[in-house]
Amino acid sequence: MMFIYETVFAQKLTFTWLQALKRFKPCHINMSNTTIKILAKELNLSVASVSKALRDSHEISKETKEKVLALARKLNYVPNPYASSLRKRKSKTIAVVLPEVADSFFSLAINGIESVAQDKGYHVLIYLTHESFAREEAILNEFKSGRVDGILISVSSETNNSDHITQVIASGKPVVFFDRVCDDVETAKIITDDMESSYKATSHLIQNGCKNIAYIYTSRSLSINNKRLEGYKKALADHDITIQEDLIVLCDSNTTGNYDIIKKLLKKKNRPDALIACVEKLTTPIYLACRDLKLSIPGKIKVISFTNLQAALILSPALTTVTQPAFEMGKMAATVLFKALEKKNYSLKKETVIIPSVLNIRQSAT
Amino acid sequence: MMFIYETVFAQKLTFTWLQALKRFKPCHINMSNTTIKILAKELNLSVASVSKALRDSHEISKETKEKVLALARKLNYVPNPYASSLRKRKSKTIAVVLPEVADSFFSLAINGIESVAQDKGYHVLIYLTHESFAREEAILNEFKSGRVDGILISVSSETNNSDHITQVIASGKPVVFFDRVCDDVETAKIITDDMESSYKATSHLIQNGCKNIAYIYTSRSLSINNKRLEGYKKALADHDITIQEDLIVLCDSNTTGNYDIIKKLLKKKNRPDALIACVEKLTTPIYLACRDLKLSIPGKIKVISFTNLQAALILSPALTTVTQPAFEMGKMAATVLFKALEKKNYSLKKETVIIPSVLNIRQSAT
DNA sequence: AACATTATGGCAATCGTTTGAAAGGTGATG
DNA sequence: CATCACCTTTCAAACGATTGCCATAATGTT
Repeated sequence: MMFIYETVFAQKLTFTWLQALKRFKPCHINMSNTTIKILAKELNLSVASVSKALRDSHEISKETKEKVLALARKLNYVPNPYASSLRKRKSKTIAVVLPEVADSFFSLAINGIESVAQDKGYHVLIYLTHESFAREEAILNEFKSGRVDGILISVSSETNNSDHITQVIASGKPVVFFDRVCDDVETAKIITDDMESSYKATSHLIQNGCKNIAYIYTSRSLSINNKRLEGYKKALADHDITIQEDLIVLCDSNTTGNYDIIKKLLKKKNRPDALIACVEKLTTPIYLACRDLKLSIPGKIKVISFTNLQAALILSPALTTVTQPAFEMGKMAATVLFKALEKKNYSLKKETVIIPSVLNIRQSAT
Repeated sequence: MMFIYETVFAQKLTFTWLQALKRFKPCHINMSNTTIKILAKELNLSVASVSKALRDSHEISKETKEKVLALARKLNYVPNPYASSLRKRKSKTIAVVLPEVADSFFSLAINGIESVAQDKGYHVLIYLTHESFAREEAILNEFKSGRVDGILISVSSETNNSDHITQVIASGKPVVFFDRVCDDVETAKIITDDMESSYKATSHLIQNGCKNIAYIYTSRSLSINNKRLEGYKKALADHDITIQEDLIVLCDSNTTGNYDIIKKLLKKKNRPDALIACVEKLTTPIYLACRDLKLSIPGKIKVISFTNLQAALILSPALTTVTQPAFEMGKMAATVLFKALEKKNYSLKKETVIIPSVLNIRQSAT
């Protein structure tokens, strides 16, 4: 859909110069920020003493601490983070590397991550790969410098080599994967039970009489896709249904062509009687294609989608979903990362957390 | 819906310790990052020369530049950003302050912002206020330190005082508002035509025979809400419909109670024949309440919502939306901010950009 | 040949904060 | 009175990169 906005608004951009209505409030015009040096001079103390006072060191007497604190508050002193990052070799910053935030999964995950980070007094840098491996490499490469203390990452759909990640780990920065992981990298992974939930979803369809179940996905290399596919295949096998490779369909990762691909699938001679969509963004084209082909859901065809869309409830018919614990996964990923950052010799190598997804059975697959 | 996940997964959290399957790849274990100093020693040059070579200064000969570049590449040198930020008093970082990312508007906006920032070689720090004024203040206060070069902000719904923002501006950091602005702060604002689009939406309902149009919103203090409300009122007035204050309903900003509030509204003696939802998250409770009360949309009641949900197309019935140019607004906000960062004495005071929203008329309001 | 100019690279200070070591002061103890 | 312990504060060297100015050599100009 995005391309619609882009073209529409490229033409419609309107610039308006509004009248200045109110006067500008002066309020403490201190372009030159107050530094520790200024505090020191003002108080006839050394910078060292001021610094120690601010960090509540035992070396400084209670009275001077109070004087320092008072002036700092008065002058609204905010320490320069880069000076202290440089000296302490700690940035109090983490990076979150994502393919995109269009998806409601990642939106919720960011909320989870940010809430933990804010608690811990950490800052969050966000980077989007736009599903490009080259960008992911470039972004990760920057992290060797010390800009961040640790990294949370959900890899791009193009990623099938993990050297850029192992290099960052080797440079001493903890990395935690969430959702989209690299199996061959030994570090913490926060995932959901993709195989099992896909198995459950498929089994549910089979129990409701489906035999021609199609599986639609968007990336061959993502391990989560493969696990979901595995669950799908296993469910079919366990119910003695032969796997039809032509019902396993690869879509674009850029929305545009998916409607056509799905439509084509639905016009096959062995038309599927159920669809499992492995990612959220396939939901809309599926519903549209079914509507346009006058295939009633769930009558002619049943649908299950992996999605966190709240609106699943109010679709027509209500969508059966596999809902990932997005917020929790983000929160857990951040929590595990902070454990590694706070304990000295904490190893992430064998830490994997699996948070189960939930199959919400609704009308679309009943 | 979120609370459901929270309680479910709190109990279901499962920890699994996976077997280590593959050996760890060594690949350049250089815990101590290569610095300019190391390059200098290796090449028998001074740090100054190396620095200048890397920045392609005319003071350095072509040959030495090449030698330096070669070694830097070989040792995978990445400059320490904090050292150079400290020295240059530039962080190459911007902050994005948002109420939340649950909303699809903000997700798209982040995409827009990030794409521009990545182009310009800037880094993006993200902060969520969770609609709390106190957090917004605390976050903004930190920016006086030089952590970021500029700020993009969409204020919290609690914000009705803007001192924290003018203070940051006074400290020399450019600020650009987008979507949710503070009218009384003189700086760039990227907004959409809230009044006009609300006017259009309301007029559309009136033209389709509605007379009892309810307006549902979530915050009294947000200027965008007030502009939308104004458009609504103006449309009613222009069509000689008296404004009924009890049809202007304030909802929670935390999803939970909204279903009940809407249900109550729909059970009034003077039941509205149309609803305008001023924010995306009200869509689900509206549809659910209508369904549960057996009020057919658009037969008994018509619905229009301000939303960027792609799924609006496949709701039952398809939802009429006022769609904001989210991606474009994010992009524009970032673009304007970078103009201020790159030109020396560029004033943002009178810069306001209005990008129009689009009324997508669909079944729910026909 | 004397002087001016250009090309190249080094010196040292700087950004603001932190921190180990040293210095100054007090009081107590042998 | 000397010694020790302790409390408080200052000194100075980092952290890594940048940059104005200076030094040297090489080249050009008269």
